[in-house]
This record gives sequence, structure tokens and C-alpha cells, in this order.
Amino acid sequence: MAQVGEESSTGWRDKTVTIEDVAKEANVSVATVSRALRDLPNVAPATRAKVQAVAKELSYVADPTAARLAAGRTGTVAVAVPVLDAWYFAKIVAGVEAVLKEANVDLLLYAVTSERERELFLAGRGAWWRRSDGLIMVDVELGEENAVRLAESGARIVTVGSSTPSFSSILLDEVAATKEAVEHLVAAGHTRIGVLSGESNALKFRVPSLRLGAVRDLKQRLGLDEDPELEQEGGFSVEGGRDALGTLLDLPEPPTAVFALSDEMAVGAVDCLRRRGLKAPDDMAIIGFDDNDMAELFGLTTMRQDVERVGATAARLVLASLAVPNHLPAPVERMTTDITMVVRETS
Amino acid sequence: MAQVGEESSTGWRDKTVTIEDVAKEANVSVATVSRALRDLPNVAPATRAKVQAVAKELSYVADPTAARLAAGRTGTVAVAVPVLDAWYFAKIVAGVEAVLKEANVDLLLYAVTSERERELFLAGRGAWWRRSDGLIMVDVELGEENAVRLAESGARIVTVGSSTPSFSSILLDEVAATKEAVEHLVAAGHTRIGVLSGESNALKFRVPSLRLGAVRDLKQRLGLDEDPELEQEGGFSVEGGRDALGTLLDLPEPPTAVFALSDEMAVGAVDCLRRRGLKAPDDMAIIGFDDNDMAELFGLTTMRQDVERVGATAARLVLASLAVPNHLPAPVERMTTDITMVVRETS
DNA sequence: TTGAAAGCGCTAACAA
DNA sequence: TTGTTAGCGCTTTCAA
Repeated sequence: MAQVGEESSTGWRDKTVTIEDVAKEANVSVATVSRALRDLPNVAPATRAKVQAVAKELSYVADPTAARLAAGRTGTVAVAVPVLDAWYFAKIVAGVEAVLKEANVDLLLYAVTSERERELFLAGRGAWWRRSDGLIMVDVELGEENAVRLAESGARIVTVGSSTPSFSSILLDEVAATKEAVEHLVAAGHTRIGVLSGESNALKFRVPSLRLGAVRDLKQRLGLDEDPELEQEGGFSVEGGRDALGTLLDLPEPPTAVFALSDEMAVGAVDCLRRRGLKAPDDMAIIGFDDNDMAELFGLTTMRQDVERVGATAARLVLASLAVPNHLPAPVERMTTDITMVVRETS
Repeated sequence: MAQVGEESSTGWRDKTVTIEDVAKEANVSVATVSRALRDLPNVAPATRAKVQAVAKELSYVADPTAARLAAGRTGTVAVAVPVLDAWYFAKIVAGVEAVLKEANVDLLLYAVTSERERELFLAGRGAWWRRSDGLIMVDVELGEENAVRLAESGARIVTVGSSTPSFSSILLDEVAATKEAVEHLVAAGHTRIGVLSGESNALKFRVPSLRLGAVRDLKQRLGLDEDPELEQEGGFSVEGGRDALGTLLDLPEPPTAVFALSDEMAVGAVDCLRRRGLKAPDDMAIIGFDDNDMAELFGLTTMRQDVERVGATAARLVLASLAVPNHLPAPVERMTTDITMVVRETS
């Protein structure tokens, strides 16, 4: 330990101003400092003012780790998403972050990209349940047993894109939206409708299968062409969508319209068309899902979801559940957000 | 996996399992458990095995907060970015996350979007310096004084997109890339070159001004048109780029080529052209910056940077600095990553 | 209204 | 090799 000057030696730990420093400087006990700074009752106004002044002067900020250890609260919420660099998830995280910041709560981010990681995560990797007061799982399936187990252990969780009986959840109305999209195409006279779907990785997203299921249902009910070849995997990427549409176009009897389960794939499809000298909607109607940044540029008809708001709502739900005393059960709220169709040029 | 319905006193669903529970169950002291589980030396192989087995059986995971309090390490790295829902930053964060996960380090995410937030953040909001072992600041200016202060207090920081004498940094070679882009346009015979630049918010990005400065330099050196009207702010967004190009086109003497400081703006420009029935590069050459997802779709000539890798490198740098004992100064490494031109159709 | 003191769960000297 | 014990910085009874 090299001594340099009077104060510093090994690093920030030595210089850190603690609650004790504040107490000493303000001539009160640490307990009083603690109370005063957290706006708890039973502190004389004058004392509180004094303590606050001293704290400010010393740039004192309570150590959240120590607080967590003593009080059990971390002031942190964890967020788990399947991928970070996709429009949809980035938007969700942005929505969550904005609300948490407002509440002065920090955000611990986990990318849970594979089934294996999901298991590790739920088994405790990262110890998120100790590091955070609550968790938002976005399109990462929790599973009923996990949900029950975690609920019993007192966890505060909000799921987005899936739901369990134990925790609050936000579902997008996939089924209704999918119906609206398909019906839109049917109304335009299409009966042979392709679908661009597909897993992007090993993780079982719930969302794609929901949408796909809805399409199948509807096809059957409306007596549309149910040829399985009409369903192609596009992996939720532009390239995937491009390739998938290529496959559809090369079919002996190609569809006359295509519903892409994401805008990325829809855009890839539009590009594919363009490369072949074709055009939407004349040669093929295309409808996407999300209304992301590219949708407007491509004149894409799509199902718009207010993703950022979903993130914000999820954050509010966790915060609300955190406000409930720990010995009481967390409230379970089930929300469904609408999805509206934005008709542009590709349909 | 622990069995349901057995041993209710130790299952972690009822109460959190502590190191003491493990110690008791394994008939050793907590110190031994601690050593055994952290792969520290001086533990008999048999003891270690036993402890590990017990820990696994009880699903014990050490509480990171308690560990931090005792040892000063949090196992967490904080990342600060100006915005979350932009391609560039999402990629960076993804790159960081991947490396941190590998090292079993958690990621605390902060969006520092305004000058005010930057100040709050550096002043301690979120107490990131207590919650995390290190910090990666992406395009959030640290400032020399802050850098010095933080370095003295022993902080481990890596900056991306800016640099200070105190900490490791990763710079993209903005100047060289900008030159290459402009020279590319000049080589094609352009002398009146527009620039799409611009702040998206109150935060002083360093990057835009660097690029803009380089363009100005070069214009002067090459004797190109330096008309200030040729510089338009596009706010790094598609819409901004569209509008900015509109302004340029409406100039009495519009430029014949445009360099957009981001692909988003470049794409907006291409769209603007298209709406007016014009086309790149015939009516106007366009070159962007980033090579993001949209670039290829739009046939955009652009300067490609491997953003994800930058994130990964930043993460490795913090991890490396964390590996250095606290009483030693953290190593300062200064890296510059290349940017390469991708020539497509718009130039 | 305030303070003293017992932890929270863990790590790290130091002893044994 | 292992155990004992003193904290880490805070919150929270319980007394004063």
C-alpha cells in the first residue's frame, strides 16, 4: 500500500465517504443519517436539513450494496431479452430504461439467447434474484414450474410476450393482429397466402408460433390454401426474409400474397421482389409486423405495435409489484396491448 | 435438481440458502466453503468436492452483494450509452454483453441521453461506481477533469469514441475514414459536396464533430466548395436525413454528392431522392457511415465499422483492467479500429 | 426525536 | 489444510 499524501492509498475504497463520515460531520448517529436521508419520519426538521447539507457537501451517496444487505432492497431491476441487437428488443429495453430511470432504479441486463442459457439463468447464473428486486422477462419463456417456484420464493417478475398464472404479464394481441392481417389480404382477393416465419435461434420464442398458429387457424376457417410449402422460415432477419420469399416465388404455384411475421423479413421480401423486377403489391402483396424504422421507408403495410410503450408498461408493473410489502403476495395483472394495421403501399 | 417436498429448511424456495447452510451441511466452516467454491488454493480436493456437491444440492449461489461488501468486487460492469434504441449502440451493447457473459460478469446499463443526465451520472446517480467494478462509456464524453478525479479514486473505465489520458480507450479512425469517403467522392469528380451531420440531442457527441471537422479540413486542403450551407443537420435519423437532403436540393446550387455521417441519414437521403424522382448516384452521389442493416438494402456506399467487435474489445479492456490488483494503476491502452469503405450503388 | 447495537451474507487475515 | 473472527456500509429494532 503506497501512501501518497495524507488521504489516498489503495483506491476508491479508502476514499469512499460512508454514512459514518456524514454522521460524524453532522454530529448525529448513523441511524439518524439513515433516516434523514431516506425521508423517514421521526427526524427533527432541523436535524434533517443539517444532515442533508452535510451529505451534499461530502457528496455522500449511500452504498446500494450495503443497503441491500441490510434492508433487502437493491434498487435494481433485471431485464432478460433473447437478443440485444434487434429493433424490437432494443425498443423494449429503451422503454423499460426510461421508466426505471425516472424511479431511480438501475437496470441489470441479461441476454438469454439459447435454451441452455435460459436454464442457466433460471438456475441462478448471475444471481439476478439477489442483485435485483424484480425481473422483466421479454419473450423468454418462464415456464409454469419455474413461475410457481419463483413466486413462492417471493420473486417479483413481469413477463412480456408470454404469461404465467403467478406473475403479471403483458401480451400483445398476436392472434387478433394476425387475423386482421390475413383478413386484409383475403379482402383483397388473395386465397393463396404465404407466410414468412421462423426461429432465429434455438430459443423457443412464443411469439412466432402464436402468430403462425393464428394464420393456420384462419386459413382453415376461411377455406384458404393450406399448402405447407407456403410457410417458409425467414429467421426474423432481412436476409432470411429475402431467401424465404425467393423460395416461395420458385414454387410451381407461388402465393399471391405474403404475411411476414416481422418487418425485417417483410423488407427482405420486398427487396427480393425488386431484385427480380417484380413489385408489391402488383405482383405480390406483402404485409409485415412491427412497424419498425424501415417499414415506412419501404412503404410496407404492417401491424404496428407500440413496443416502447410495452417496455414502459412492463417497468411500471414491476415497480408496482415492488411497492407491495414483501410478505404480501405481489399483484398479478394481465394486460394485452393492441396492434393496429398501418396500410401503406405493399398491400 | 433439488427435490420438491423434501428438506423444507434448506430449499432456496423457502428461504435463501446462505453460505452457513452449506457449511453446516458439509461439516466445514464458512471460510472453507468460500474458498472451495471460489477455487482458491489450500482446500483439500476431497473437501472441495464435498462442498461443491452440497452447494449444488442446495442450489447455493453466493450473494454477490454480500461478496461485494466484504471483498469490494461486484462482478458487474456498467455500460453507459447515449441512446439504447439505435443500431449502433444496440450493437455495441450486444458486443459488450457477449464478452461479459463469457466472464460471468453482469451488465448494468445506463442511458445517458442529455448533458444533464451526464452530469448526474458522473456525480453519482445510480451509484454505478459502487455497484460495478468497471465502467464502459460509449460516446459519452467523460471530460478530462472527471477522468482525472475518477482515476485517482481508483475507478476502472474504458471509453469508446472518445479518450482521456487516464483510461483505456477505443477510437474509431473517424478522420481517416472521413477522408477516404470524401476523397472517393472527389475522385468521381465532385467538388461541391454536401454533409449530413447533426446533433440528435443535447449531448455533445464527439464523433459527429470529429467527422465534420475532418470534412472541413479536407475541403479546404483540396480546394473544394466550402459553402457552409452545404452542411445540414440530420440528427442521425432517417427523417432528419430526408429533410436535410431536401434542404440541400432546394439550394440555389445544390451539391452533386453528399456524405452522410450515419447510414440512417444516408438512407433518408436516398429516400428523399426517390420521392423527388431522382436517383443515386446519377442525380446525386451518396455515401454513408456505419454499414448498418439497411445499407445493403439501399445499395448504399458506406464506411463500415465492426461495431460489435468494438463493444467486445471494450469489454475485454475493462476485464483486463479489473484483473490488475487494486493498488496498482490500471493499464491504459489506446486502440484505434479501422473503418473500411464498402462501395455499392449510390456512389 | 435520537442513539446503541445487532445483524444482513460474505471475505480475508490470522490462528490453530 | 482448516477454523475463528473481525469487519464491509448500511438498516432497523429497541432503549433512552
